Amino acid sequence: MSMKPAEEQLRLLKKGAVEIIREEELLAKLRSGRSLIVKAGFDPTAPDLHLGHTVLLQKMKQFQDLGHRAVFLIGDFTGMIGDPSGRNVTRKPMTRDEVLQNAETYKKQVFKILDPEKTVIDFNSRWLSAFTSEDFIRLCARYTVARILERDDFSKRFKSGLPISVHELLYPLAQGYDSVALKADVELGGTDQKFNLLVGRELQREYGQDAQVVLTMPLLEGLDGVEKMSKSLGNYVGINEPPREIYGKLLSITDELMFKYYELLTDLTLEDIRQLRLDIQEGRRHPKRVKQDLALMLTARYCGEEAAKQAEEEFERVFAQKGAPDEMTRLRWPCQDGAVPLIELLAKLSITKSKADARRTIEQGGVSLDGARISDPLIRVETSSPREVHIKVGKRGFYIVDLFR
RNA sequence: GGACGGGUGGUCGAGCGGUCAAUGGCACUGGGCUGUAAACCCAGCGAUCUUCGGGUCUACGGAGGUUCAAAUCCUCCCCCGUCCA
Repeated sequence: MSMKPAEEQLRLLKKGAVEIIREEELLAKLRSGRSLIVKAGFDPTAPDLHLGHTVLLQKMKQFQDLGHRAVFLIGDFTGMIGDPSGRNVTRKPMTRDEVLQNAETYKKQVFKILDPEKTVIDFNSRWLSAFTSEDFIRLCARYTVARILERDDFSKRFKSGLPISVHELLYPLAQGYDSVALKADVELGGTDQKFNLLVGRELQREYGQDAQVVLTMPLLEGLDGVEKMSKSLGNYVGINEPPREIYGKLLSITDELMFKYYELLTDLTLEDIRQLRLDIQEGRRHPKRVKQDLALMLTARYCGEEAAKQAEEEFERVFAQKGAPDEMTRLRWPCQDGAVPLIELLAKLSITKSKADARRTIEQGGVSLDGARISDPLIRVETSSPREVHIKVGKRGFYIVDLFR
């Protein structure tokens, strides 16, 4: 396979990257004509890839397309520490089975983007678990506390008197060692990973290797538009989600965020995006339509054109025309003489958190029964004969309760 | 080991003997407006029972104690931070 000229490769790789440390080194590596080892690490605990991950994965794919090799590294060992984001405590180690299972889940999703032929999935427990205490001490001896404390969140916490556990300090070292173990040429990460990635460089030098090039990508804000996208914050769009979810979630983001998503998730150029913005401002395009195009594009990427179109149709039907979705959650409730209070039905079927919650929601007009909004919290549902009852709770809760005998 | 400060609901943060299920902000939920956007407005935001007036139970790091009454006072313990050793 013939590779593109190094300069051309560099130009492509720079697109979207926040920082490349250092660019000259990357160019030199590209010029060598070797197939480079490109590493990125992932958390083993949340094997659900979301759009935030895809920013990185797309970049990885780009490396692959240019003839390089990707290492998708699952940080099952470092996962025990948990990247010190402030309030993390040591997580309990996962069992071998859990790790492998999560890895399987990852694989299914990763290859929606990456080229399986050019991807190695690895685990850092492979070398880090094998570390002896002596190995660890030797590793620690190669770095200083002062340098570790340079890391932004450490120094902030240190200054403001918040706790920092010793093991947290080890995290960057462990992650950095991964690069040594893999002889990585390039490591990709979000901008928040910069420090860790740089430690990798230092350690590689310490171990007599050529230092990896660090390439950072912007962090994608989650649906809230504030925090970075993450599963634990619940502000994410998973690439494995059903089309209607992906579509719906994307359509609920703010207009401002939509431009960011265009920028980080689509192939549109900055110029294209500026034009979109202008068109909206000047009334040539409706912001909803532009957002729909975004949602359509991304849904299609992970679920296919057809499914994306269907998702859009369903969305319009349900929310614009107040219709019913294609699929509703089906629940069952036994028939009995008389009637059951709606509140009890909602709570027992876990449609609402509790009876109190059910009552509140009804009082505020959030519940419809067979299409009619309920205002009386004491209302009862007739249960003496089998039938289907349609219940809507809030904007998105659609249920069919099957009264069975 | 010593001195001092601190641990309150999803979160930040008030309260420092009764009127405290605990002010307020944020987050979140329901409704209104709309484009399931933002902004904005209204309401809610421990559970449970209710004749819808209210009642009961559980909660302020943990365990005891003082008191008619404790998130608030006392004792011991646990945890965090700062300074000293």
